[in-house]
Amino acid sequence: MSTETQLSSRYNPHDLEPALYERWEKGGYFTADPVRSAEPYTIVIPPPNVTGYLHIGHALNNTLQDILIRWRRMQGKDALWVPGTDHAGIATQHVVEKKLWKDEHLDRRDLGREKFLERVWAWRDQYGTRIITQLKRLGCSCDWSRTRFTMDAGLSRAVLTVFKRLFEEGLIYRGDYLVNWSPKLQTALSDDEVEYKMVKGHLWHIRYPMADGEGSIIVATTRPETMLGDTAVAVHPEDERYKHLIGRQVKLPLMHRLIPIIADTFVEREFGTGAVKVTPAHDPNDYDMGLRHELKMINILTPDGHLNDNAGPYKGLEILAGRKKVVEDLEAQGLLIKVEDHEHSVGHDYRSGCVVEPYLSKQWFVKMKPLTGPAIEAVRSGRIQFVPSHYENVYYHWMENVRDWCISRQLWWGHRIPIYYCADCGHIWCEVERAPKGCPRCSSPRIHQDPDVLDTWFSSALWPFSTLGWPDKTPELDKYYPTNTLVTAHEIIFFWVARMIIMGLKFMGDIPFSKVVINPLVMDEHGKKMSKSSGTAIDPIEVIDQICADSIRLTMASYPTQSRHISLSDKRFESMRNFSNKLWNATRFVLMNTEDLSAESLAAGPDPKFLELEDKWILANLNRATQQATAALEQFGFDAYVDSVYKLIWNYYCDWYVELVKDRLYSSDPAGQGRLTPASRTTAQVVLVSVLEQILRLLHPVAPFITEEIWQNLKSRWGNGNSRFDSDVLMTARWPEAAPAAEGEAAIESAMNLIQEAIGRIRAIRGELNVPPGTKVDIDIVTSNTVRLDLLDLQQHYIRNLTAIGELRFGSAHTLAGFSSTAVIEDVTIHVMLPEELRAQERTRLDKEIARLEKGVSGAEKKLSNEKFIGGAPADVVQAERDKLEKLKIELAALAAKRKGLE
RNA sequence: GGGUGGGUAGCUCAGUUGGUUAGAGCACCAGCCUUACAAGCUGGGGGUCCAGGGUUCGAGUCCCUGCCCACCCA
Repeated sequence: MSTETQLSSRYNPHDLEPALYERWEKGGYFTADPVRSAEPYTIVIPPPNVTGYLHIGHALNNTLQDILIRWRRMQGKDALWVPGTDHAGIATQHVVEKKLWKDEHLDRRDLGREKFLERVWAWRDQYGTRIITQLKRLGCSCDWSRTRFTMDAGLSRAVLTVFKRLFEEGLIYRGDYLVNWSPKLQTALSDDEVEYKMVKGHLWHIRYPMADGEGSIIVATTRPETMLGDTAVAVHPEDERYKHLIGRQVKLPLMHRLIPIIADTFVEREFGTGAVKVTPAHDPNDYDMGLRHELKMINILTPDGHLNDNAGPYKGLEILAGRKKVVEDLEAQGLLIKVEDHEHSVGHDYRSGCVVEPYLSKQWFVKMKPLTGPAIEAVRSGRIQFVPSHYENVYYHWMENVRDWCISRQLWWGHRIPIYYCADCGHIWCEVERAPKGCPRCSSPRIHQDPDVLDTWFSSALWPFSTLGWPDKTPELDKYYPTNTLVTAHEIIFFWVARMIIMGLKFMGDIPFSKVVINPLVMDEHGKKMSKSSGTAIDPIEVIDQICADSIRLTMASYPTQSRHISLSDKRFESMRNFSNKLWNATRFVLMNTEDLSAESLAAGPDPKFLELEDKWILANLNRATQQATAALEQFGFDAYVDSVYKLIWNYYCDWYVELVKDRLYSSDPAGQGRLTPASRTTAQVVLVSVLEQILRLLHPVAPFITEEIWQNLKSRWGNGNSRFDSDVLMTARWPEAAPAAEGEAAIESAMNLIQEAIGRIRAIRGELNVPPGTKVDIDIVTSNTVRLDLLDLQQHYIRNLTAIGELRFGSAHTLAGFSSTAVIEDVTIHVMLPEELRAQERTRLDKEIARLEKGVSGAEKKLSNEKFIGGAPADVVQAERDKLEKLKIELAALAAKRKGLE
């Protein structure tokens, strides 16, 4: 929009956005400077998965971060938003393996570890920047010069340094553990990678004969094949049915092994038969019972999900085939008592979708208990605050019930565990500097490194300090750590937020951030999870293409951020696009009507002598919106922030202010009177432009593109010699500070309210009685209140200009003759003179009004006749109720009298 | 099974320590191409605030019980 003659009547953002972004980026405005003395404000991005593409959750999360960063930057802070991606071990390896198979029909093992990793890096170099590019489309003002990747050299050094220290302190250990095993991916999964789904299955009742041949006990199970690994049967210690059997032995069918009947309170008496088989190596609850009762743990599975040697005759069968055979054999032996339908929850690998098997294997762990104390304290003491605060309970709950963290992943892509094993003396040690040549204990050259890599979250946990240069002491680390705010989704409070707090306290000796803002989950418009398969997923890039980046940002930010999830409807994008268009057109109006406004006049500001009521009113509202927007942002109330600026622009500036100044703008007669003088016109122009300029600043953090575009246009016209335009770009202009409410503001507000109310009543009468818009009507405004009479009389141009008026009279008595429709605002009565044939319609309209008022009167009277109310309620509440009743009574009397005259 | 959040207009949601006649956007109805904007303007209809109890002068708001929904954990 270089000159106003080229302005389109519709906002057309598509060419503007990339150009503006390039200008910001080239100008270096995103770059933080540790040398600057300005106070820092820092956010580290939740690193998106390097294989990922921008989804709607990212759009929300990053919009909120960008609002905070842009706002603080405008406040003069040295704002740093650290961007980057994580290497997403399983996801990335999976993607590259799939591609390798599709393109070359090769398995990763065909290539070997080194060659395969070269391929992954090549893939990452080619595709890993996609999501970064998409963040730029969204307008994110990250400091791209500090982009990090969890696998880059610096961050890898941080990972090894942390590993070594934890290992040396005995906080990393290797243990047998029942892990969630994905037979398909052949790796252990963290608890968080397991998705529980309700599955329709069966409950098999199986008879286990007593070892001494006297009777039997019946157990119920959902996974009969695991009986091959049973090492006990458990009953509740107080279960009268089984009490006498505790301590005796049963003969495990098919395997012919003797196993004990044990007592454990874990057993639910009501479930199944009240007796459960115990398979410690293949069920987490059984595992715990196994530990409690020192039971044998028999693994019956191979890593790829087949039955192994311990399954005897069933060896080699795949799990489900094994189940079928076991059930058949039990039935053949008459040991299968019954089969019931049963729905139960089954863990699935959230990536491959396969059923997760609890599986006993050697893994590396981080001991969590010793680390949680300071992390809990950091939140309890308030040094770290969650927003909304109720998420703190979620955090405590997890921290207090924390389990050790399995950090091994059976993958090639990731930080390889720096542990070595000696084949000769069995020594196990950690080495991070360089690959060792031999065993430090026995000097044997027969050593090998652990083949596994670390969980990706291990490196993400270090993100707030590793990205700033740790373990080196850098100026960045010194200035920007602890960071200020973390914005993320609640589902990763455990595996990311909590671990960052732990690691930050452990290795930096300080919290990683002081505020954790939890943004809601984005659901579809009916509150269900979005999914590609059901077609409910919204692609933010598509929205940007079709609508624009500002609108998607406005939409995301306008949802209530304190709720748990938001139901996103694409209608909202449209309404925000309309809003952008509204602002655009308001600008067109301003530019069209200020062509003769000089830079000097604007720089000088409005002349107080010529400020009209509407000027004072919009300035007061601008100030209030500034105060509200700032307060909202301080409390992370993004929706309240957007709402206050939205209302300022649309409902105050466009709906009223622009309409009210039109007469002044349009008057060009040098000999004009009153408000229609050249000086008044200039004043209106100055206010019009200055308010718009401040609106742009207020809106910039959420809608950076359109505001920058318009602001540049204002700057090019009026920038000379005006300190308001000192900054090269809006994004580094100063955030406005609200002034204390000016004296007389309440009077201005109430005068304007009366006028707006009067205009509204006249419009409503015309609308309800279907008076054609072009028809001019005579109006008689009557009141005995001289203050109001003077005000209305003096400011009658507002009413004249905003409604189609013939004759307009003011006085203490109704002087116009003929039929009229009547509205009452307290002691002011407005008569709208109309043709006689509308009499019936007016009666109906009045009846409705009277009924409304009567309801109010009786309500207020009831309250005021209650002595307990008079005595119990605060005096101001009682007075307000009296005032209300008074007002309603006056209005009601006036309308009732009028109604009577219409009979 | 445990935990957390929620149930307010047809839809999505606001509603500040309890205090005017419960609001907004979208949708709907009626009328307008009024020289910034039809992606607009003006007016209108629409709610037993999930149910039941309690506290209180006063409850959408606080407490209890129940029902329903969502998410997290097991």
